[in-house]
Parts: sequence; C-alpha cells; structure tokens
Amino acid sequence: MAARAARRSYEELARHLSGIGAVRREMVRGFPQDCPPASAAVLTLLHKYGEMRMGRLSELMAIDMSVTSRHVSHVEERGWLERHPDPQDGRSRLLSLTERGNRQLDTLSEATTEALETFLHDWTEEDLAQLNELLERLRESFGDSRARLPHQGHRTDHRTALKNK
Amino acid sequence: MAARAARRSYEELARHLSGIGAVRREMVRGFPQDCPPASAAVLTLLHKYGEMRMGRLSELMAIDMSVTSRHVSHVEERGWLERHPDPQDGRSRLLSLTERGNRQLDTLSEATTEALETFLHDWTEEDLAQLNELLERLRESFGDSRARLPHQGHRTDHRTALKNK
DNA sequence: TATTGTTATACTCTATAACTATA
DNA sequence: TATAGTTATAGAGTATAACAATA
Repeated sequence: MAARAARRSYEELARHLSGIGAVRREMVRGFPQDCPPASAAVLTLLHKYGEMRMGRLSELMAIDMSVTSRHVSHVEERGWLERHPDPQDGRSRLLSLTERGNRQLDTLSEATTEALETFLHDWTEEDLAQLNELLERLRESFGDSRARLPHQGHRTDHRTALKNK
Repeated sequence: MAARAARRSYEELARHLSGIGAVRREMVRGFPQDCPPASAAVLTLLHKYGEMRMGRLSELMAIDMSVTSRHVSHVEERGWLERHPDPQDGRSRLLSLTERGNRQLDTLSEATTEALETFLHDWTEEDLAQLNELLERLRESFGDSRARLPHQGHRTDHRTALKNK
C-alpha cells in the first residue's frame, strides 16, 4: 500500500477503533442484567465452536487466560456451562454449555436481533455482509487467535508479529 | 432487510463488536506510557474538530461528560491542552490543544502508522477505505453524536432511538 | 522443567448520583 | 428551574505476577 496515501486512512481507522466501543455498549444495553457482555461472548463462542478447553476459549476471546477464568466462573455460577475434567490431560478442563446456557443464548440472540434491527434498519444485507467480511479480515490481520500457532500465545508485539509473517 | 436472512449476520456482527476490542488493544500497545487510549482520543478529536466545549467533546466521544471530564483532566495535567473560560457562557469551558499537545499527537500518529503498517501490510488502500466507510456508517446508525440533535444527550435507548428516526 | 489453569492485585474505562456555579 | 461541568463511588474488563497441580 502506498505509505503516504495510507496515513490518513490509518488515522481514521484508529479513530473508529476508539469509537466503536460506544456501538458495542449501545447494542449490549438490552442484555439481561446478570449477563455482562463477556459472559455473552463465552456463551456465544462455546455454542459456535463446541466443547473446548480454557486455553482455546482464551485464544478465541483474545484475552489472557486469567481473565477468561473469571468470566467462565461467572458463567458457571449461573449454571450456563459446566467444567469437566479433561480425560486426556489432568491439568486441563473441558467447558460445555448446559441446557440453561442454551436458553440464555436464545435470550441473547433475541436481544441482539432486536437492537440491530432497530439500529440497522436501513442497511442492506449486502452492506452488512461486507462489513462482517472486513471485520473478520481485520481481526485476522491483527493476529486473531484462530490464525495463531499453538503455544505462541497472545503476547505478540509488533516486532514478533512482523517476524512471524 | 429480510428479517430471517439477517439474523445470522446480526449475530456475526455482534461477535465482531465483542472481539474488536482486542484489535484496539493491540494497536494501542505502542502508545506512550502516560498516554492511555482515552487521552489519545481527546487529543485526536481536538485536533480534528478544533477548539470546543466539554459537552461537545463528550458527544464526540460518545461517553458521559463525567468520564470526559476525567480524561480531560489527565490530558491537561500533562500540558497537552488548556481549559479556557468560555466568554459566551460562564458555566462552560473551552478546550484547546497546546504546542506540546500537538507534538504528542505527532508521536501518536507515528505509533498508529507503524502498528497499522505492520498489521495491515497486505491490505489495499481500497479495502481500508471501504472498512472506514462502513465503520463510519455503523457509528452513525447507532446514533453517533454527530448525528444527534443538541441537548438530546446520549441516554438514548432503543425505543427513543426508534422514535427519533 | 514446562504447561494448564486459578487467584491476587492494579489499572483503564464507564455510568449514576450528588454537587457547584452559572443561565 | 435548567444546564455545564466536576467529583465520588461502583462496576466491568483487562494484564501481570505468583501460585497449584499435572505433564
């Protein structure tokens, strides 16, 4: 990409990344009281990818495992998931959704749909699909967990990210 | 938009909005120690839109003025902006960048460019422009401050947002 | 020794409510 | 009375470091 021409676009993207949090907060406003966004993310990913270990979930959420551990505890306390011992590795634990978790997921899906139908009522299906595509690619470009090798972790700084290309 | 076809797209967008924070954190990693992202946002907006009042900045950042006030204090303490009395309204204060603020902004711009050049090295200018366009529109659709009437504030819930269309 | 996961601690960001000063 | 801004308090999210248990 032409370095000079891109600088303004970079700054614009930086500004959007900074401002997009407000969009997320607005969308999340209709979520149930005892289900903060992080819990919703745990449920969603567990539903999308199925039973998994803590470390895997941590990578998918792109946050430290210590943080993931706390989110998972919150979700478990509400009976939305269970932690089973991993028969293959005694250090590890397998996470799986419960029936109540699936019901909670339905509630969340309705809240999401209702909010987005309201706010995005004048978007075409194509524009939305395009945005999703670009966001997916953006996350991949930033070393989204699914693109990472095992054991590489998420402590990638700019230099190691460069080296790994 | 076709309601049923869109549901999956909505959930995908919700997932991205949840995950995009990791992208932001990664980009911000190269920022100077005493300049957290919120301070960077204050500086950026002040540069982009020029001298303004607290309330205006609060709308642009789409956060409560109480929060804005603290961010501004942090930035002021480092000498990056000044708060002047507003000659038109004794309750109000006008914010403006200082020379040091402009220099800090240069540092931030370099950090941003370096990070995005690294992570987005295989993006075309067109794709980046398209993403920026869609993000801009997304923020507008969610009642981004620039689209709001004065005095309406940012306590818009889904219902009032609907009514205001 | 290295890895998986948990807990303790600290920091950033946000909202609500109570408050001051001015319109 | 209403509005602009500040401060106090509480809650959500994250990272680092120290730790326990297992590989």
